[in-house]
Amino acid sequence: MANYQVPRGTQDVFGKEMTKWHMLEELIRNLCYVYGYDEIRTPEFEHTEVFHRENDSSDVVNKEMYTFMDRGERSLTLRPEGTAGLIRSYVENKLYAHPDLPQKFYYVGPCFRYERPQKGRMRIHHQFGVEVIGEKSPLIDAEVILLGIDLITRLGIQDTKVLINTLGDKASRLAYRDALKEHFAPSVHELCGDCQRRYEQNPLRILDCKVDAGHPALVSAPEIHAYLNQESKDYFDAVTRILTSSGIRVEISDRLVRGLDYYSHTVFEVVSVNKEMGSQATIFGGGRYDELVEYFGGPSQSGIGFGMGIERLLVALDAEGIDISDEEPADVYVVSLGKEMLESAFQLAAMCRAGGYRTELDYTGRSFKAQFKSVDRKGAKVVLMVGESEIKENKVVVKNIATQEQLTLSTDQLIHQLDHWLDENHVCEHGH
RNA sequence: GCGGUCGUGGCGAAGCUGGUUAACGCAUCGGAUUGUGGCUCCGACAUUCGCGGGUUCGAGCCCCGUCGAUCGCCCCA
Repeated sequence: MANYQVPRGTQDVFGKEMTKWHMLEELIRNLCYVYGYDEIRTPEFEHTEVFHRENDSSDVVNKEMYTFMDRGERSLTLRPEGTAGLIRSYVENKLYAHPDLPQKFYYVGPCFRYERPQKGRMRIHHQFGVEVIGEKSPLIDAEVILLGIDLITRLGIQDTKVLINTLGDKASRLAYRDALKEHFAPSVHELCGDCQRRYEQNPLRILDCKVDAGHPALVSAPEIHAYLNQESKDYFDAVTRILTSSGIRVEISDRLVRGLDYYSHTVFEVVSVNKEMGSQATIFGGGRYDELVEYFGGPSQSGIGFGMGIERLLVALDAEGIDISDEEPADVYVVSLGKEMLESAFQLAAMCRAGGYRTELDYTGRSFKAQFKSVDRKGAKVVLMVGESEIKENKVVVKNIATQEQLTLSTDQLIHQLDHWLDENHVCEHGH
């Protein structure tokens, strides 16, 4: 039996919902313009090894990728996240040699993960992401976080908290990792199956396990901050200091470690505390990575970025009762008085459109009443009416809906009258 | 990958222990009003209950499977 439903975890976007996406994308572009971040587009699929890097223990990379053989020759993967492909491109195009570092990028596009769908969690979701590569400074960490918060603030989202942590540099992280292994060694067999795996692969991840959250070994686990060297400590202090003085209230969360393995130093998550968000509450999250550029064959440069889920942002807006939809009303609706008038009406509509007016018309010769109902639904500001008598004299009846004013004009006066009535919404003035 | 709930016209939904015309509201279309909408009244609109199979004289209601949504876990954006 053929299945013509959308595949699980995917959706069609159209109508009112589409206008929200447009609104968001416009806001994103304006914001990135102001911050000086340039758009970059990388492929939706890459060679599998771009994402599946050695020693990576994350679920996203190991269990959730859409991987397929290209003509049986090479293994390709639909990108599960935005960073890896972007770094690959940064290195491949030798952007690390640019005189102005850091390079600042943003992207908006689909990501693919084989997951069990839920509200706010799709198999295809869209991320707005940002990456700043080539220079390392607490100012940059703060700027990236600020940019994300700026966006959700402009949208009016309020029920959020900013979680931040540091994983330190490589030396600190390794020292901490060893300490954790030692700490958990006696009790590892009491932990959940996932944690036993994490113990081997990435013991940091045991810390934010929900299953074992109450286990004495987790409660008494050593904290990263005790293992940070001075440089890592100073760096983190600077980041939080700058954010605080920028008016951002941050919550230091020493159990926050993030799901992708490449992070070092700053990691952060902005989560919604609105109950309607359910268990998919992270609006955006990211962190700094020190070794990724080098991993892809570039020089030793550091980068930082975040990914923000568009669908999740939309859920958050709904949860807070914020409606950003924006349905554009029609300027003109052409009503036909009888089926014989349809082609004349069509020509009039063409004139209006040539004049830059958003114009609708009836295509089927429905009843007068039905056409006027469409006028209301489309929100048309001006109605044109053509009937037999008008056609004979090359005239048209023009009605201004707001003022109820109605005139009979010759068709060559039409555009002039529309300009007079609709000037403020005119396409040529505002570029819609 | 695990567990729970759910799936009826474009939308929101009723449908009692299976019984035969699948309520109702909104929207749509037509008419009252043959060239002026938003109000009112009248009328029309589901060969069919996500899909497939089974039980039965009979299934939207029961059983099995399947697809999808949703909630929790896991994970993450």
